[in-house]
Amino acid sequence: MTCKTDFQTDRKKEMMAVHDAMDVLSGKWKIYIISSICHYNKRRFSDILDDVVGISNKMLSKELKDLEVNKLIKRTVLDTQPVTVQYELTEHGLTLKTIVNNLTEWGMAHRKEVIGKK
Amino acid sequence: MTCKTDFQTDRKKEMMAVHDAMDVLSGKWKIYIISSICHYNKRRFSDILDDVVGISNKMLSKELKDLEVNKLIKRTVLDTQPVTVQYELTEHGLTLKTIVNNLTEWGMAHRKEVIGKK
DNA sequence: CCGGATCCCTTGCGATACTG
DNA sequence: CAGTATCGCAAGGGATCCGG
Repeated sequence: MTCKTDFQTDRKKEMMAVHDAMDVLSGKWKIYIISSICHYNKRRFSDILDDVVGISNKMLSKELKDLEVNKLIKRTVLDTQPVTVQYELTEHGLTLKTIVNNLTEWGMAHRKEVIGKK
Repeated sequence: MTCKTDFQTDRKKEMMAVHDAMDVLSGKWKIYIISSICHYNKRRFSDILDDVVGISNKMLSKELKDLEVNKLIKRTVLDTQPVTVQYELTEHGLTLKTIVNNLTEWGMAHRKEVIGKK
């Protein structure tokens, strides 16, 4: 196996990894939902609906399911009347905190650097 | 001004920052393009076209323009025959390296944690 | 309260062909 | 080589209503 092949194999793996990450975070709402839950630790459906300004219940429902499938959040049905549902980040989901923080910082820098000067 | 108001103002700013960041990175191709240029330091249009498997020249052209408007890359027309164009990250664009690296790492962890077990 | 089902519209993106 | 122009589709997402 040549050096070049190794090199390109590595790049391919990197690309796949980035793709996996973006897959989880893409869409119009995912990050805001994560951010909301992350910030409050535990959060109910209707509360997230309030936090994430503009999202519809349909989308929230769908995105939450996505995140659950990816084992980033845990869904707990509370036995109240009427039913309430709590969402919280899993241990794996908590690792996203770094990413979100980085994005936040970078976004602020970017605003200073570029957007502010428009 | 109450404590609660400050608190929510801060969250709003955070949300805006994340949004700014995602705005730059969103879309099907941006990250791969950045990754390609970043990796090779300087890269020509047709080379990026090869790196980013599956992208069409139309999309590449459009995304590059986006990135240029956001001052993340610098476009240089070389006086050759026929014309070639080189792209490279600006200083500001280079700050994305951290983000991309984090995403890559996280993606690999995520694959181990979740995708691999599907 | 939670969230699924339906309808509809907008946007992103692909394919292809064309120009300097 | 480095783009631009046009067409068209399919996915993403909004509004609303319904059911457990």
